[in-house]
Amino acid sequence: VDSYLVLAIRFCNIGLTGRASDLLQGMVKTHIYASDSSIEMALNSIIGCYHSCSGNNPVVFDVMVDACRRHKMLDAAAKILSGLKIRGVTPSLRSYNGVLSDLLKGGRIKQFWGVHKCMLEAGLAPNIYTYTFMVGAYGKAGNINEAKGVLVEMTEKGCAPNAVTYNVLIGRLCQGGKVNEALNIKREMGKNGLIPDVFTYSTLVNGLCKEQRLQEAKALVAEILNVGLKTNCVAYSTLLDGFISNGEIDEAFKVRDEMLAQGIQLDVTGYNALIRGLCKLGKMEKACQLLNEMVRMGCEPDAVTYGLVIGGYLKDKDVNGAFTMFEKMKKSVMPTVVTYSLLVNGLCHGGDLQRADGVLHEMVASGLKPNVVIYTALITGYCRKGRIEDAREVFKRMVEGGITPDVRSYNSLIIGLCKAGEMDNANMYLVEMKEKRLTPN
RNA sequence: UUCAUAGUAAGCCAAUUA
Repeated sequence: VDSYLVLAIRFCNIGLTGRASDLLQGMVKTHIYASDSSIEMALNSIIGCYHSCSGNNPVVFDVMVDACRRHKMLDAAAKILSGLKIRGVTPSLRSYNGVLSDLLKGGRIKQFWGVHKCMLEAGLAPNIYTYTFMVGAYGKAGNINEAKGVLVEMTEKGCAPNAVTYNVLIGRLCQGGKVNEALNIKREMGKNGLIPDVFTYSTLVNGLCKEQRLQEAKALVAEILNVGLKTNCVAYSTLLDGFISNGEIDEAFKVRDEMLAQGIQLDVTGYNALIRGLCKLGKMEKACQLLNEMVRMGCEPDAVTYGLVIGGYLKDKDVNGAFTMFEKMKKSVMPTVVTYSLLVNGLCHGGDLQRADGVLHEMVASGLKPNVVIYTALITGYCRKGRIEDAREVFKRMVEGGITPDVRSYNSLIIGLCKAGEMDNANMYLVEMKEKRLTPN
């Protein structure tokens, strides 16, 4: 560890931060674990080496934090920040913000506030990024009033919110079903001299669509042009998807025509939304035509595109169609866990558990790790066939593989056990899930 | 070296009465 650090510190001293970054990423990967002791050791080393080699570029501390982030070791990053604070070293505000961003994205709100507190204690003043993250953190936890309070607080501190800050608030409101309030916030933006941008509009269009308020959503998409903003394919495909979700496929295609008329090409997500609509209606030839069209137009299908078509075939119980598409997919796109779980689930529904298991093996062989969804699909499949022992076996394998069963996994197994008359075992799992603090539904 | 906002695919489906 010392050798890595000495080199990294010297690289930073002479401005070669890129080299330092490569080194520390390697070091974090091989020598830092979640354990407190390995982190304490690294902290003591970095401070010691910094002094002993006359470190003069504190950027090396940022680089260290960044290295943890790149390896998704957020616990380590947080511990390093607090460990450095105790030792009187303060990484940059950006460094703190980066960790806050990752924690927020991961939904780790409690840790988010821990790092935030640490940052204040280190004497760093929040900037507009920090405040925007705070809005997001409160909003994600459903604390809308606190989120709004952040806007007031930052204004008082002389850091006026910008459109992004407002957009985050609007997004959280929409997510909590408070679309009307979100629309009010958009008006408030205007009063505060901020112009709603395409992000503001798309967020609101999405919120309205999710509430099935499609006419209002459509009007808002039109408003983008009316107020003189440059519209884009996100705004249109959000609306397009809204109509698809609502079963109005003709309206969806009208949105596509409108966007083409505006000179905006469909992107992958737009095509995917249309393909989803066609698959939903079982119009598989049309879906395939659209897939071919997108290739012709130079828009590369992705794993989602193929997943939609595969799912469409499976819904029609056309297993051969699904696998033909799967083979075609593999020529250009890497299947994901979702692709495999579509197949496993489809095969389970058709009762072909042997093949389902084979698909799971293929997935593992390709280097993907099974997740809770795919295991649960398999458990359900075995239960439906009355093969309860096999279902329990899969459940066990999942736990041993380090995957935590969720409420749905327990439901599958418990329902299977109940149907097989094994009430004692069903009860045992019910007790177990409560012990694991999962709330039965 | 490092910081923020928008759109698309996967798993459980029980209980009452008839």
